[in-house]
Amino acid sequence: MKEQARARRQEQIEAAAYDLLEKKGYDGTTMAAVARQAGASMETLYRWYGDKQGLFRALVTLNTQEVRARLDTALSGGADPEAALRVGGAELLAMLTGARAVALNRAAAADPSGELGRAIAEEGRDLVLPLIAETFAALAATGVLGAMPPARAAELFITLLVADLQIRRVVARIPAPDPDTCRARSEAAMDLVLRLSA
Amino acid sequence: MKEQARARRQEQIEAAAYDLLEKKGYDGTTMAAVARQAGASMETLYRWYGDKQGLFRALVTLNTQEVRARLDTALSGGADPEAALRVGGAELLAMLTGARAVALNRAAAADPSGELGRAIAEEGRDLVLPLIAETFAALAATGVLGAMPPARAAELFITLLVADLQIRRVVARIPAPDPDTCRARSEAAMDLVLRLSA
DNA sequence: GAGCAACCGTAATGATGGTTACGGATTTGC
DNA sequence: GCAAATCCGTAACCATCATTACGGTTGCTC
Repeated sequence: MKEQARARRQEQIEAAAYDLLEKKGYDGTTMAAVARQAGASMETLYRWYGDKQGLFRALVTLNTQEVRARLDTALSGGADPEAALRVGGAELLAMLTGARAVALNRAAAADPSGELGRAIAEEGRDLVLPLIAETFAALAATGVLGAMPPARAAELFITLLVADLQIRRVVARIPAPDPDTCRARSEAAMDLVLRLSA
Repeated sequence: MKEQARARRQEQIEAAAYDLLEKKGYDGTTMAAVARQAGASMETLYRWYGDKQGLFRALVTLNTQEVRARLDTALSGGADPEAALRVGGAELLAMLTGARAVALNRAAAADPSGELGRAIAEEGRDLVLPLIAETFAALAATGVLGAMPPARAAELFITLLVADLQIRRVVARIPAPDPDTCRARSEAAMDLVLRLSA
């Protein structure tokens, strides 16, 4: 099978898995349903992903890669670190509270092995926070942060930006914040960090 | 059956359910295992709780009641609202990140009906936040909050206190913060709220 | 074009678990 | 004390599902 053709097939399988995961949850998503919806066979699923957890482990990796790539793009987008953080923050919040991230978090919460959750943490927040901190370090070089260490500023920014929205999305099922809300939260978080730096 | 005897039996059943829930997750916790561990019969479980979800629904109600009662006690504990919030915040954080709350959040994340999550939200945060806001209103009467509305102060306090610890406990499996950490977070959250009010 | 690998559609295997049922023992209420 | 209700321990029922297997089809490589 050609590489591109295989990639396309995998996207179809992964889209079917996400669709079912969002609708039925982790335990309610069967390999048979994924195969049927993707027009793939069980044998292909098991050959490509190893087992059920392997399939969802792959989804985690893809999702966290995408989050990091989009955040990196947003943070690299301009010469002004503060503006980049405001844009990147909004982008990050939208991704963290999006349907796919929420579904994956629910899968991880339901996974008794803890493996999905470990992957989300190691490939997600653990790699995202340093990106934010680096951009705060660039901002610090302008003197705007005063005595506040960039790492502290980054933590504060994330706290104010995200707060407890993720758990409320995953458990309480609140709707995802709309783009205006994401922008407003990012602006407010940055404003508060700057005020606390003064 | 005497009321007290029944209450004692229910506590045994509920303790068994928590133990298994914390170890095996929601889907991994079977009614048969709960019955066996509690020394109860399946018929009793179904008679008393209706079905599996009913059992865990009852755990949610008991847990959120306890959280609210303990918080209420902590907030009512002194004449000084600021001191009460500092103590109450630490207490609240310890409860929200405790093993039982985390296990229930995982159960809710795994529950495809969404009912457990709804109950956690309605009986938890939705009732806790107003308690915090009332105490901030008492604090506002002293003039310390300046122009910041008490409801806004309460939201900020919870944001700074809890941040994303819950999702990280539920998904990433970070350890629960120890009592000193809970106190320190509560103190820092209050300090930051007061700084932002000035 | 031939041979082999991969994939599809389907069935089978073996295990699991929510829920109900039941005989016997225990408890409760009058 | 007795009848009824409740509870225990266990089995049964029925459905579900992860995973493997298999005959036939399709795709790839030489």
